[in-house]
Amino acid sequence: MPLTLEDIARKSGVSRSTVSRVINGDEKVKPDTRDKVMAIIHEYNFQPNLAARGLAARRTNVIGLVTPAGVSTLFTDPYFPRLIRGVTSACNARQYTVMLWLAEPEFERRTISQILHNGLLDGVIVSSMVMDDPIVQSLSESNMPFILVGRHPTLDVNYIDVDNVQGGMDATLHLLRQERKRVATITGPRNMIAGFDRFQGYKKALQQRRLPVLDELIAEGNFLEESGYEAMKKLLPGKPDAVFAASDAMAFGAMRAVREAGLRVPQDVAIVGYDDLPAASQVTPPLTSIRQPTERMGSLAVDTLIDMIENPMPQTRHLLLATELVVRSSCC
Amino acid sequence: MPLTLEDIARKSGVSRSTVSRVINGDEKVKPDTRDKVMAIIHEYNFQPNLAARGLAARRTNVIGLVTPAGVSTLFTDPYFPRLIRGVTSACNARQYTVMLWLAEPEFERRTISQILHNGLLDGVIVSSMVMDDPIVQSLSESNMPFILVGRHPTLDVNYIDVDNVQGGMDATLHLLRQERKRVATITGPRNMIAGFDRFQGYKKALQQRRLPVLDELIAEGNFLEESGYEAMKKLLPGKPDAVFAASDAMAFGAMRAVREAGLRVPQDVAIVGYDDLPAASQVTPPLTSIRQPTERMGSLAVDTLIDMIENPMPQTRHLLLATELVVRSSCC
DNA sequence: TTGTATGCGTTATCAT
DNA sequence: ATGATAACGCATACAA
Repeated sequence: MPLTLEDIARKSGVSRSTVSRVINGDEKVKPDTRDKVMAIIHEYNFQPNLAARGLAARRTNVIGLVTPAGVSTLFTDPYFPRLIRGVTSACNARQYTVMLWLAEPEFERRTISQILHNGLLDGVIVSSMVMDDPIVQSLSESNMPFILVGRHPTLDVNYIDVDNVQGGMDATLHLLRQERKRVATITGPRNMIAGFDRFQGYKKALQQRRLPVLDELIAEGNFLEESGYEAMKKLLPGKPDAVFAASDAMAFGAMRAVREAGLRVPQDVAIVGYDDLPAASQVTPPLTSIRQPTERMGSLAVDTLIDMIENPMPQTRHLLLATELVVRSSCC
Repeated sequence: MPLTLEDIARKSGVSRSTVSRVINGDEKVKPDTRDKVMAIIHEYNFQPNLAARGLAARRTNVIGLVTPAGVSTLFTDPYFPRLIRGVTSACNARQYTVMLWLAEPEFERRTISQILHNGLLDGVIVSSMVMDDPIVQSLSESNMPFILVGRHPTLDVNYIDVDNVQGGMDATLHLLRQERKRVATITGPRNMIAGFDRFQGYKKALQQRRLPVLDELIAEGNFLEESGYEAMKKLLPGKPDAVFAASDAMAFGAMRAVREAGLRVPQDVAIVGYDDLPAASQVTPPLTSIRQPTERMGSLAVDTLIDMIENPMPQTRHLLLATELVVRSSCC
């Protein structure tokens, strides 16, 4: 049986409350007794029961990470593990732990209310990509502190995100700087905020160069390889000499289509992707891509959330992290 | 403020205890009152406070998923997300939730005892790959129900694993059936059970064919691409005409080295990998590989663990899941 | 600075 | 079949 505060109190000759104070870093406890108690705590490697703490103080040092089940497949690769790593690592450093909620559609109803009412969570990080995810609505109607990973287009809620607009713009501008005249794009789903924003970036880049945005140079994909292949086949009749694909997976598909058409990458069609998957540096030719600080985003989400939990303040927080263009031979 | 049992009791005109009984499916409660209470519960979408339940009943319906921080990078790709998907999905279906613990070395001490003593977990799934992970020792000295994902070579503990020996054997036999005479292997780290077992499978296949196990046809890698490349360069002087790489990432590295040496895949050197990464079907030539049921393994781990929690039984459980050889053109 | 007493929302034991 | 009541382990208001 695990020890309790009472046990520690008895062993160190003080009262339960004093031990509690020591553990919670209360100022007004005599250094002597503090040290004495600490010694015992370490000797027995005492860990307070979080359930009991949760009951008594409404504070468990647990945060929830909620993510729709689709995400991990959709962003084929390292997005999800990187985010988790960032989140858990920040939690480790701050004495918090993570509860994971993969929201599967069939358990949707149960999920949301469980998250809000189970009394085990101090706050929630939501990594949703769909624009109209109902969970966001529920959350903002509750008084549970929460932060979105991925900005929300309409509601004024706390979020952290990668600057997808800037990323899309950087990618497109890079192609334009290579003297490419007909720069096409393969977008992500327009109802996903990342797909939407990267497309905005593409348009901003063209506008900055006073170039027209041509329908024949725009095709929508779903971030996956196959959709990039199909989209590129639709674009080829428009004679693009470059294409910005909103994901690396789609960029790979596009490369495949370009070659099947007897064209060369990058001589005939230059390509820039997005995500900087491990595979990006290994395909031939290596893919120029936009790298996102996914892991750092996870850590910052935790830091921000904990800050919100510990010092509740009314103001809304919006963080946008810069991306980085990684130039490889597929574009020049 | 979330509702409590007391609130529900008042609204349905019964006592707190009766509501509790209804929620926990107690037999001896009159169907009438059961329905009445249920109606109220659903009407208000009541969720019991898990912290309180944990305190009172030592049962939280929460399980821990513990994994060393290194794993997600080491198994470059989809292993970790797939495992998590399997685990969370099974938990969803069984009214459990998942707490995630990425064990970072610098927090090791805290981690283990927190896991055991925080009073929030009914059981633990440990996904460790290193053979002598101290966490296993600690866990088996406690009385916390737990199951390993990845078998343990010495301790008699509960585990579930992929049949890595069979997988390695299938891969090697497949190459031998192609009339390859000098089948080499690039192993994983020998102190990781998966690396060890796949290597055993390689040796068993040779022995079954009465072929010698030659040192010059064996090189050790660390599962990553670069190490596959280096290992292959060491193997080439031995004139292998085939190689079984214990991971797809290493197989990609090996392909690179083979080509740099002016040889062709598969004509001069046939290759079989392990993991069946998404990239395996997209490289040229598409890579023959061993597919593991990672997600199912996660689900089964949960099912087994919950079974252990709910019907404590002394016997040790060992589950080994079959792998599948996916034949593509890199080998024939 | 420290101790005492109360309550957090459940489950479980004991009555009825 | 149901209700009252005592834990569960901790934090905290209040007393000292």
